[in-house]
Amino acid sequence: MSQKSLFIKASIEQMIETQKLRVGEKLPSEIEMAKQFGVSRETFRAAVKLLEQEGKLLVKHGVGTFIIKPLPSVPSSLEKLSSTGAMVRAAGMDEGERRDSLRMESCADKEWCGQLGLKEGEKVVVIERLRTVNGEPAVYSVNVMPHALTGEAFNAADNFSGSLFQHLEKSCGIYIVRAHTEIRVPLHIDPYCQKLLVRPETTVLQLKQLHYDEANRPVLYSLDYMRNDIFQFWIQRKRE
Amino acid sequence: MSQKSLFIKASIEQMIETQKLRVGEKLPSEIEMAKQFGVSRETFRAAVKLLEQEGKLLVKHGVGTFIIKPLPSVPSSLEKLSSTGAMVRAAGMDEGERRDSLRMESCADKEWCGQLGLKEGEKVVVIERLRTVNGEPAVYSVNVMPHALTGEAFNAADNFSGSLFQHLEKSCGIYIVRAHTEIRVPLHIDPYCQKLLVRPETTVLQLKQLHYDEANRPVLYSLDYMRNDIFQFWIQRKRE
DNA sequence: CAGTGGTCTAGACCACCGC
DNA sequence: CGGTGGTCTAGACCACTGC
Repeated sequence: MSQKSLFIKASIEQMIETQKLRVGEKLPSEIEMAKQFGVSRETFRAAVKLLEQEGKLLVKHGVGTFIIKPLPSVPSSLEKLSSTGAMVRAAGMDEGERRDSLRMESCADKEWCGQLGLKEGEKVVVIERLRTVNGEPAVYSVNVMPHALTGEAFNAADNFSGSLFQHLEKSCGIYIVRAHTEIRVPLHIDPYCQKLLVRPETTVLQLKQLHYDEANRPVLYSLDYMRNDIFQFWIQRKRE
Repeated sequence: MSQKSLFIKASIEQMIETQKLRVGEKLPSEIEMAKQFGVSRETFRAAVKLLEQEGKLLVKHGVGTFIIKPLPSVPSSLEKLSSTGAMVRAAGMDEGERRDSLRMESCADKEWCGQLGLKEGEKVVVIERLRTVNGEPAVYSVNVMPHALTGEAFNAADNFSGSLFQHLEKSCGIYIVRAHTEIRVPLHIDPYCQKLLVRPETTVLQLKQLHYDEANRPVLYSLDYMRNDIFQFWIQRKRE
């Protein structure tokens, strides 16, 4: 039966798409709908709650539940955490990666030391990558991970070239589920930024991210410089 | 009794803060906890679900529920929709507003026409505002609303100077609950951007926002240029 | 296997809205 | 007032994990 409430949610979504339910209409009462679907009222409500959060239904206490106009769909949203490579592909780009360097450092003084909760001298793995799109530089990334976590999973010998996220999962059993991200506009004189300023209409945005695993352990610090003439950055903001 | 589940949520949060529950510990089983709180299991679970979403608990199916290290708290997050004025105050700034203009226009050809779902020629109210912080320009905003929605609520005669959001609620009964926001880095030659480039270390970020009411009607289009040396922009990204 | 969380149920009572 | 959604309950059964 796999998730009655999800099945109901999908059913309602489909009814909206096929206009069996029209924008502005009021749904029958929850008791009625639950009966129609042959489920309990709470189960039906679980589906409604999800649809309400997605902005597809408007629930008015004491009045009813209404179908509202779907928001225009929008290119993938920043709140959904994905690897930088996935963002490139989501933008419909052919990725031609070029890894610039992989090195080991002793953590000292850098911002990422504190962010990753490391003491001076602890070792970190640093990967710098330049990604190109149609032969032009498009993204420059610096990724820093504590060596204590990764072990030897990132030996230079490895033919590692894919998603950092996947590699962390497979080789280290580390699942990144969350990131705190600061969105910044770098100065033009920033050397990383300059690598991307290849056209007059190019501007560059910087994502400064600290990634956490399921238990909120900081696992990966990353700095991404992304060309804004290639990538779009959307978020959905909600009033609490 | 006002929300048993919320009371339980707050109780657990407090127990974590006061170290009655410690990071890494496993909670007693749901049945046990529900008994302790004198509520049903579902009610207790509702509280747990909220805390899980906030990243304060880790629930492992078949294993147990664990207290995890709280994420470092972070300046207010972009996903929480607030008015620009509120963002200024949240940044701990004294706001010295200066309204530059309020005018009526016939909608033609501009980007906001399409965004607000207007036809050519329909009237819009346009408010441009410069906000200063410590005497320096900090934010430049352009706000566009369909005149059909606002009516005469924005007559130039009004001594309107506060939050646009509040004014829309009180005078027009319009509640903004959501916004689709594009985050952009403007070109240096953008005239609005230039108004803010008063220091060598200043960079400027642009928020291009379409605000919706409860029924997903586009209500307000806004363009905000914000100095990144004054404001920080954070989001929390989650993997789905 | 025993113990955990995940889902669902039938029914109760309350809070809100419009008439 | 009647009808709506909001919350809670006691209990059932299932799915997953670790021993």
